[in-house]
This record gives sequence, structure tokens and C-alpha cells, in this order.
Amino acid sequence: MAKRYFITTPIYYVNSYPHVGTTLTTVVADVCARYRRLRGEDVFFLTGTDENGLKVKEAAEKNGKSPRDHTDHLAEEFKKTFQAMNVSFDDFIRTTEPRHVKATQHFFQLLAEEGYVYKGVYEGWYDVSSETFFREADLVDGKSPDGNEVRKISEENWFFKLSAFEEPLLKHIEANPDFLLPASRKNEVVSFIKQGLRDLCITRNNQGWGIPMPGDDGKVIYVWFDALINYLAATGWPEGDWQNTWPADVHWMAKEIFTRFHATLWPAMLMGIGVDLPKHVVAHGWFTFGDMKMSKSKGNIIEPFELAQDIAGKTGCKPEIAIDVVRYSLAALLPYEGDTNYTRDEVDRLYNSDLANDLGNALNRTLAMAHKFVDGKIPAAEVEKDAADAIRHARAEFDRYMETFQVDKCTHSAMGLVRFLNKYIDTRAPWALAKANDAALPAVVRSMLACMRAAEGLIRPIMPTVADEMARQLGLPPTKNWNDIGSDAMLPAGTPLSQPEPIFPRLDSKKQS
RNA sequence: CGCGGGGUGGAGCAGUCCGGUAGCUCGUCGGGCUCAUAACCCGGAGGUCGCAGGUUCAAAUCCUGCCCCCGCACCCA
Repeated sequence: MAKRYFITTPIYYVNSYPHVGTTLTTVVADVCARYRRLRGEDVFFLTGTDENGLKVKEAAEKNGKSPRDHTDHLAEEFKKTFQAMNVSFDDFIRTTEPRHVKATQHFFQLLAEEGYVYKGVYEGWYDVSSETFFREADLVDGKSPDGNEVRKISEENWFFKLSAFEEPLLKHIEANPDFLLPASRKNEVVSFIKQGLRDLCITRNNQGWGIPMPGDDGKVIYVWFDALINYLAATGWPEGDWQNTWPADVHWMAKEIFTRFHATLWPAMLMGIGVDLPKHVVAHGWFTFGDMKMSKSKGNIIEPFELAQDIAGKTGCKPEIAIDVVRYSLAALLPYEGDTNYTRDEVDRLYNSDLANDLGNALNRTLAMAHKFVDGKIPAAEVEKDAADAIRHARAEFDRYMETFQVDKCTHSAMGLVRFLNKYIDTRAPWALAKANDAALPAVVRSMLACMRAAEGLIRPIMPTVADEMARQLGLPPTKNWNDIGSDAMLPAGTPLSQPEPIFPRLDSKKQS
């Protein structure tokens, strides 16, 4: 049995509701998952929630709820949002589930057996609000580097020997150039490791919420240490056929949890118990909002589902299409390297120019001409070379960008084919051919249909509902296999075409004001 | 010497690693077409590539110095 293609998002911390940033990571991972499925791979796409940690307990108490009720509620909210965004996750793991608790405790024990966990007395300063320990030298004016109150503690705790993995990590990173992506972030990690890794205190005093440390109920495992293990826990490790799923092919996340956690701590932990490292760890940048990082306290949260509803209301497109519009905006604007400003104006702009003017209109005019010039049926003819080349090129480019998970560029490749089509139509001018009774007409119309058919396949990982609608209007079944894109067999001659129906009604700028 | 990101035509960005006609989307102006969702296609205008030095036949791209902007309590992809 072929190994499954395993793709993950981070697990999301449950003290706030999902927002555009959360959805960005999840949708981008979903695009990759859908792409891999089209390529015929057995995909296992995991997401979930991070529910341990003192702050969750505090948030629950603030709401007058038990931690259990609180986390149940929020986990459900995340799940609902992802489902609403048509995210095709195969599993949703919660770190309070028995399977995760079991795996975490087992992981801890294995590490201990390997000699990478040791007991020590921690003496120093503890920042309660961030659950982080600091050395005397780290303090600034008697407070944590972040300005939080700290208190001096002397506590017996367990430590992970992270410092032992500096060399192995650097070696692995060097030997596997695509392990950490994009390259610019890899460089940050390398210099971070070269500065020296300190052993990490991985237990906390048990305050009644968290995963108890094996053999010592007075301690719980540090929330970050347990959180990472979710990826392995979801495979069923250490039992059953977990090796059919592990190692992960790609961990997706945003940049703030890349360097310290996914690119160093997690690989070191895996090395410690002798389990293979993930194939790729990819971190994208942030969305900014008018140069302001989105945050709950600043009140500039964009809720993705509400955004979709608003788009549907404003443009008149169907609500399920509006979901795809949001998905498209996330994929197209993905800050792969730096940060990107994500604004409503930008989303509207993409809607009008890319989706309504280019994609929607191209389908519309193609179908209209097919009805007018070739009896509304797919003509039997040979696709012209230019068009065939454009299709091949778009798909090859899409594939190439996907190798390094540049979903934004993939989106542009797909749209590039649509732009080609609009030019092609103008150049070949089917209406003129019709007037002149030119024998090339069927081939030109078929070429146009071939471009739309290929676009339907290319756009499918990003906008599955739109792709279905395109296929319906083309009178054809949805593209099921990536390798069929561009194949002549996908366009059986004689197939009756449906009447064109605008998928993206144009957003009229006059109506907005 | 805190860390990191960035400064490219009106807006948003790519190009910088591996120097060699400054590219894309939007906007704007003009033209074309009439199949289409006032859409589509072509062309023009518009840029001292933050500043100052340096290396070079040649620098947005390499080197040096400087200026400016943004993020860095909590939250958080």
C-alpha cells in the first residue's frame, strides 16, 4: 500500500474564535490537499485545536465555564468555520482527546528512556501570563522581556535536552534543502540554531488542566511540548499502521511558530525518539490590515464566513460561490515570503478583475459563441497549437510552483490560462471566421472550450464549487484526475453545452457608494 | 550596539541569491473589436528602483555608511 500524503495545519489555540488568518493557513493547506487528491494520492489532511495550557483554563473561568465546556464550544466553532469554508479535512484532532494524551505521555517516556529528559531544579523567574521561564539576564527592569510581571521560583521540573540537537538539526537542514520553506525563513532558522539552543523546561505545576506527566501527577506537560505531538498522535502512533501516514509530507503554518517550534523543537523531539522528520515545513507570512496586524484587542478581526456572506449580498453571486471567492482571495494573496495587506478593497478588486471580468466572462463568451457558431455542441476538430501549448504551460507551471507550495503563484498560473484565452479569442475572432465561412471555426471554438475545460481543472483545488459550476455549464462531468487536464478525451465531440449563466455578477462600483 | 520585515511609475507587488534593455495586476489616457458580465484586446503616458559613497565596461541587483517606515504586553495563522 502506498504511503498516504499527510498534510497538516497547526492546531489552533482555543481562546478566541477563528478569523481570516486562521482560515488562510487552513484554506491554503486545503488547496494542497485537493490538488494531491486530484493527482490520485491518498491524502490525509489533519487540522484541530490546541486545548491545554493555563490560559485556556483562565479563559474558561472568565466565561464562567468549565474548561471542558469552553473547549468543546470553541473546537466546534473552528470545525464549523472550516466546514463552511469547504475545507476538506480528514481528521480534526483535539489535544484533550485520549489518543493525544496517550501519545504525548508515551512520547515523553520514550524521550526519557533515551536520556533526553532530565530532572532539574529550576531556579529563576517565571512569567505567569506567558508560562515562560526566564534567566536573570533576560529580565528587563525586573520584568519579562515582554514587560510582564515575573516571580522568582525554585521548582523541580523536567527538561528536554534540546541543546544536544544543534549539530544534527543543522546537518539535516543542509542535507535537505527543501525541508524548511521558503528559503529565506530557513536562513533565519539556521542562524537561530547557531546562536545556540538551550534546554527546554517541559513541565509545569499541575493546576488542574493539562496533560499529567507520566509518573508525577503534580506536573503537567508544557503546552507547546504536547501540542506538536498532535501530528504524530493523529497517525495512530505508536500503534497500528501509523507508518503508512507518517512522516508528514508538509506542515503548514504562519511564521511566528516556525523558527522556535516547528523548525527546531519538533524536529529535535522526533530525532530524540528516532522517528523520521516531516518532509517539508512551510511557513507563510501574515496578513496585515492597513498596516495593522490583526488582533482581537485591536478589534480588526475579519470573520471569513461573514465576509463571504457580505460578498454574496453585495454582488448577487450565490453564497456557495462567495465561499470560493474568499478561498480565491486567500490563495491569490497568500503572503508566501513577506506579509500582505488584506483588505476588503483588494478582495473586491480580485472579484471584479480576476473572477468576473476574466474567468466568468471568458466562460460566458466561449459558451455564447459555441451556441451561436457551432450549434451548442462541442465540435470535433483539433485544438490549435497555441491553445494546446498554453494549456500545457499553465499546468506545468502550476505543478512546478506546487512543489515548493507557492499556492499564490499556482493561482496566477491558472488565471494565466484564462488571460491567454481572452487574448486568443480576440486574435482568432471567431465572429469574423463565421462571417467568412472559414473552415477553421470549429477548431477555434474547440480550442476555446479546451482552455475553459483545462481552467476548470486547474482552478478546482482553489474553488471547487466554481469548478463544478463551470463543468456543469460545459455539459461535462467534473475533472476527477489532474493528469486528464489538457487531454482531448475530456472534451467529447458532440456533447451539448448548457446555456451560459454568469457565475460572478459584476460588482458595480456605483452601487457600492 | 535588542530582534525581525520593508522602502521599485498614482495604488498593490515581482525582480535583488547567479550584476547586463525595470516587469506584473489595478487605475489613467487613446485606439480596436462586437462573441461576452459597460466586459475583452492593443497601444501611450507615468519610475532619480529610500539617500550617499565604492567596486565594475555595466548595479534595483555586489560592498560600506546613513535615513525613514512597520511589527515585537496580551491575543494571534
